[in-house]
Order: sequence, then C-alpha cells, then structure tokens
Amino acid sequence: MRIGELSERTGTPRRLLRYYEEQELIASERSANGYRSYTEGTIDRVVQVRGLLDAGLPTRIIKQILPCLDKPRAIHVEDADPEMIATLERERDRMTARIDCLARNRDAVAEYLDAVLDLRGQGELGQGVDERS
Amino acid sequence: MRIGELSERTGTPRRLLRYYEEQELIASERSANGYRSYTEGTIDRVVQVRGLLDAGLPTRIIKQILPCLDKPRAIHVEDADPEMIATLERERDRMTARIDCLARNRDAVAEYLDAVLDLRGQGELGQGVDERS
DNA sequence: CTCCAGTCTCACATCGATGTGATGGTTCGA
DNA sequence: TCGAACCATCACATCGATGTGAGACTGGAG
Repeated sequence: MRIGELSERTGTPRRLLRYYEEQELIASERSANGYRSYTEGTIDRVVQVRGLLDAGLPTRIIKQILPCLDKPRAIHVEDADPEMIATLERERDRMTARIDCLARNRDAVAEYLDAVLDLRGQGELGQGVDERS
Repeated sequence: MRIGELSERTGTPRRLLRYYEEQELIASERSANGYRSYTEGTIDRVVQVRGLLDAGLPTRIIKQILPCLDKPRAIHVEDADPEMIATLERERDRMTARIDCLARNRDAVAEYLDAVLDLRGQGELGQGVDERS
C-alpha cells in the first residue's frame, strides 16, 4: 500500500510516517515512480512504534528494541554485543519503572474516580461527605 | 529546605524545579529574602512528577491528576465538574493503554535478553560467547 | 489534453522539556 | 570586608516530535 492508505489505517500523519522511516523505525520499498510502498505488516509496526513513543521512549531507543520483537526466536550474533545487552537491560528496567509509576498513578486516579462517581450516583454531592464548600 | 538541597536530594536540576513550579506541579514558600523554601513532602512530589513526565505525560495532564493523589479521601465539589471527570477517565484509559504497551514490549525485551544470556551461558554463540578481550 | 489527487523532497515553524549564561542580591566564614 | 556559594529572574539555545507549506512529479478520470 502507499503512504496515504497507511496514514489512514494507522491514523498517523504522512509527515510522521516519513519521519519514522528516516529514524529507521519502519521500512518501505519504492515503486518505479518513487512512491513508498508498504506491506500489511507495517500497520502493526506503526501502531507499536506510536505506542512506545506515546509511552515516552525516544526513537533512538525504540530503534534498538524493535529488532528483538520482530524475530522473537532469531538471535543474531551482533545482537549479543555486550553494549547492546547492557542497553537492553537498562531499558527493560526503565520500562518496568515506568510501568510501576503509571500503574500506581492510574490506580489512584481510578480510585478517585470511583469515589466521585459513587457520590454522584447517590446524589450526595452538595455539602456532603468532606463538607467543605 | 532551599532549592539547592531539593535539587540534590531529587537529582533534579534547579532549572527544572523552577519550571515545575511555574507549571504548578510543585509549590514553595518564600523566605524573607525571596528564596524558595520547600517542605520534606516536596521531595516525593518531585519524584512522582518526574516519573510521570518520564512516562510520557505532559505537565498539563500531570497538573490535573495530581490533586486526586494528594488527598486520596478528600473530594472537592469542583473536582466533580463533568469536564474534569471526563478528562480523568480519558487519562486513566490512556495510562492503561500505555501500561499495556510498555508491558508487552518490556516482556518481549526481557524474553529476548533471557534467550541471549542463555546462549552466552552455554557458550553456543558464534565463535565464542563474548570471550572478548 | 487537462485537471486533480496523491506523492516526492526540502525547509522552516512550533511546542514542550531542558540546558545555559548573564546579571544581580543574600549569606557567611576567612 | 571580601570572596565564595547560594539564590533570584530573564532570555536565549537546544533537542526531539510534530505541523505546515512550497515546488515539482505521477497517474488516472473526465
């Protein structure tokens, strides 16, 4: 498919698809006329990339961890480079920290929301509960 | 405490502490001489803010969810504003999506790492583990 | 053939988070 | 009293992700 379709199907501006390619997060073939041509698989890839970007990872890191996810069972010698391994371990731990932080705060927000919605349901919201105008 | 100590104890540049205050993510008193003065509690607050920033939330959103976390049991009438509730629900769901995405990818990275480290342990890699100088 | 929609590249603008430096006031110990 | 080490504000720079528009090519529909 060409860039317009990929853009529509992933909800991603063309500009960003070109940017992701420049950052080597996605790849494309070129048709005879120079147009980019993507495979179906690129859709999932784009979604994944955007999810990671949204979760705060920079393209530099995403580029490094993506190869581990494509070919879950294929391990390449160059991947075993000690530096790369250290990077991956660091990022794994950072991701875990992020997850914990997000989960804690998400739970707190959810709890708060439940409490507020409870009050609304009971029509107790006026002077109610914690009083305090 | 003053800004220097807070900076050291949170590992956060002074510049950013002032920025967070400008964005209303943290608060400070002012001493007679105009110096900022923080309470012990500000340390946790800063850590929390930085965690959320690192997880991809913008200051605008952090500012909105922080009040729900401070006073877990105190619900204020103004918080029950339908718009605010909608915002919180949206953010809660976005955070959940982020968590899921991060967890999936973190697990994949971890799995990959385990596999690579296994190989190294068994010396099955290429010509030689890492053997390297 | 012409028009229009899609694509290309390139360059500049914006936005949020962060770095850095200038300039000046306060505190404190040698 | 002087200098070092704080602190203050203000302004400008940077960096990554993203927006936007110009100028040119391609290809299919009318």
